[in-house]
Amino acid sequence: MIRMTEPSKITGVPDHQPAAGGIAARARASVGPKYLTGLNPEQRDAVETLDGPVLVLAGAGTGKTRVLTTRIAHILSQGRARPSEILSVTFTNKAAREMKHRLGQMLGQAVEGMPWLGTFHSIGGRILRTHAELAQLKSNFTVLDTDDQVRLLKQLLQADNIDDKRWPARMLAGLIDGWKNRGLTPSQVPAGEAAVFANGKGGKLYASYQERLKILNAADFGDLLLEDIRIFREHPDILRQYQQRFKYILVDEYQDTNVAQYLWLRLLSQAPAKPASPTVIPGRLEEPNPESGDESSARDSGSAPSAHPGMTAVGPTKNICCVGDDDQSIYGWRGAEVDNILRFDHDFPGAKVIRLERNYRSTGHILAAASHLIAHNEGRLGKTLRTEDQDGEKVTVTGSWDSEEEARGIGEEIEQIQRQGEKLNEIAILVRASYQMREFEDRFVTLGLPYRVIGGPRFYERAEIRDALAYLRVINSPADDLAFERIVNVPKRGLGDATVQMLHDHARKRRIPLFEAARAVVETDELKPKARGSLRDVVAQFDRWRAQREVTAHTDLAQIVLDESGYTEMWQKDRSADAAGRLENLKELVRSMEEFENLQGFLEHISLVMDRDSGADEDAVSLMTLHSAKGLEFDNVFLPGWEEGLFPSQRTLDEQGRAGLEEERRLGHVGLTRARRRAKIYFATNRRIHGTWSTTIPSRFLDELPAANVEITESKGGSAWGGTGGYGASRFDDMEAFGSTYSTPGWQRAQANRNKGGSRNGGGGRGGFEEEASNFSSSSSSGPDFGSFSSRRRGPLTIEGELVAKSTGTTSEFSLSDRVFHQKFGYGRVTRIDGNKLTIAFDKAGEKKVVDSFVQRA
DNA sequence: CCAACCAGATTTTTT
DNA sequence: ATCTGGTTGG
Repeated sequence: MIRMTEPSKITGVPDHQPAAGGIAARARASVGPKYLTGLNPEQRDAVETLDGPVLVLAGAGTGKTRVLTTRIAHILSQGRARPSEILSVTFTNKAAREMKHRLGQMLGQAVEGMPWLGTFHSIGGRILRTHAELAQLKSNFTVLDTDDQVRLLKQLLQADNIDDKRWPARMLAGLIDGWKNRGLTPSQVPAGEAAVFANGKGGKLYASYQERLKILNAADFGDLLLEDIRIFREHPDILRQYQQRFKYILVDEYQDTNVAQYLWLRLLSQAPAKPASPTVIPGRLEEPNPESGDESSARDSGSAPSAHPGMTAVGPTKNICCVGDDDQSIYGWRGAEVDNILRFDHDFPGAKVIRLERNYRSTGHILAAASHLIAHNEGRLGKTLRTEDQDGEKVTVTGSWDSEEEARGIGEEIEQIQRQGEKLNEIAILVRASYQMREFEDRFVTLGLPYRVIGGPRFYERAEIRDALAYLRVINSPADDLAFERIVNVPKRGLGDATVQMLHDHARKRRIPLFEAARAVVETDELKPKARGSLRDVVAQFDRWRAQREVTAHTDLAQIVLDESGYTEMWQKDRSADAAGRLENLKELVRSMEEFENLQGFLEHISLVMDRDSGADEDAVSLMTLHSAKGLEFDNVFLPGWEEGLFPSQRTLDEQGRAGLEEERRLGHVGLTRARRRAKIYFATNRRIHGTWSTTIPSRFLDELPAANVEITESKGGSAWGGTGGYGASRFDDMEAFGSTYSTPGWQRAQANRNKGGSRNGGGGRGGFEEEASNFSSSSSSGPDFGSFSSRRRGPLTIEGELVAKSTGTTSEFSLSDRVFHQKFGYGRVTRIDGNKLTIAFDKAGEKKVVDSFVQRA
């Protein structure tokens, strides 16, 4: 879904009158405004402390969003600020949408009047568009995504004769991103760092990349904030304007902010500057401190408010309220600085810190387990979550022989939970790495258990969407070389690399965009007749579309472009399994354009605002990574793969050492605290990674769970985890390490199993091992299945909710050798029927067992 | 210009 | 093991 709020649409609350004034007035007689009732004392404090900087440390499930939205309501109802004077930033569109929604519920239509509620990037982008000329851009600049960014860099590397094998463009993109995340413009990048790429050319490449962006009238995501920062620093008058406008600033998920976001916020919030000595921030940045510039300019503008006599004399606002949880900081690897939150009261002197520690989500055992785990971290502000809920069920820890048994066991437990009448929507499987998902998907497909994958490629990252957008971009801005290059030969028109290269040469020589180069080249005979003809058609088509733009609605125009270009046809002719999904996506794209005024408006916002809607509301198990689970909650949470190397991830440990370990631990904490009533942890002794089986040992995090709140259970996957096979080697069964307080029946049973051997076959350890080993080999014989299964993971076809079984139990309506179509596997032929379970030989995906409601007759 | 083959990588994700 | 992207051969 695409949503945006036009600033012009401010309605509902008249600006001159406090919002919800009626409520406030009505309630004043009694205990206070109605919206404050039901808040606990800390929450209420967080809402009512309006003056000065406030840091709300909101543990998981403590009502963070409620505090944020209520605080906004409070500010409005107290008449402290108008809706347009509140800056409220989130990280994701989803979070922004959620806040708008909840505000809407509290205040009626007033949300429409919150023009500055949005993501860092959308707001940063808005500000940048307003002052685009100060960044050598036009206000209609294009926002490049990662893909465009990399392609552009690749061109720069080629132009510089740099071997992009040895120095991949992706790597440079990562470096530049990292610099931008830290608020560094090309000239501010420390020389040592700039030199690491391509024998010292890194810094120069960053600079020429920025130059190219200006020529293309484009900005990347990082620029949306970085250019703002630069403008703020170089033009104190503009900064002051915003500082005066924003009477209140609210920040969600503060623990995820990076340095650039921090600087941006600091400039806007006009915190008093600290002395710019090299030691201001111990252990922060070793390099020349990028903040020093900010601090002086912040101080300058702050100390000279009278410089603009025309402006109302409003003091600098320091009313910034950041909400976050250091224990949920899991994005360090992409530039988030936990330090930002850890140092808050240092950066914003006089800050009031409020801790929300009452958890309204999880039962006692779950909360205790999560708290105990996170307590092993050192670098934290420290909170103690408490609940008034019952203890509930203990967190379970279950070992399995291998990852397949793990999936099987979880599948069975889910079916059991389902039989107890619980909703699949209340069940989630949270994995560390996405490759773990495949096993569960495979299992669920076999079981006919509806599931949905959350996360994965975003809607606007899909090839067909990006292609369609590229067409529109070229129409909108003939100078958009990247877009032109992307679609000049899509669908295939016989305009290959040679032609494009030629156009590039031409364009460079004359300093004109590729499109204009094409127009010129068509008039010459430099191209072979075939290519020349094609290219002439392309140019003519775009000219025609541009003319039509004046008289045609933008949605119709998009449809026309897709049809006339042959793009729709290209996918219609494509017989692959995901072609239908792609066409569906294209329709959705056109549909989504309706929400925008015109093509320009659509393109300006699309890259920032477009995300996948949460899909159908069909009852289904959710499958996602721990990262994408942040902010969500479920009654039942399954946490597979708690093994050393996988979780905590070896790579994180290698690259980031202790800090990495702590971040992984926070990830575990996030996982556990997603659960309302049941949290179930699993580990397997054997796991296949990159095709090879390897033996793993249980995660150290298991040892860090509090014995009193955890129960060790046996795998329900049909086989025991006991036996000397893998379990005997694990540190998890080391009583010393695990603590001696274990006395649960489960633990004792596990103990007994360990000594006796496998519980199911009752034989000696060795016997148990062999039994399992044969089990293992039979499962590995399904290897080919597996492999082909993944071939569809790529596809865009996963329209959520589509994989929902409609009925079960009836005899199949299919017959042998029926030609069928499956959303994930494509076309195939039925080779066996077993009740409602079909065995199908898929053309591409190989043979699979599938429940009949998942397929349709082809 | 296209298909078929081969080497390299392969956590996590937002905008 | 598998997916990607690039190179090679037709």
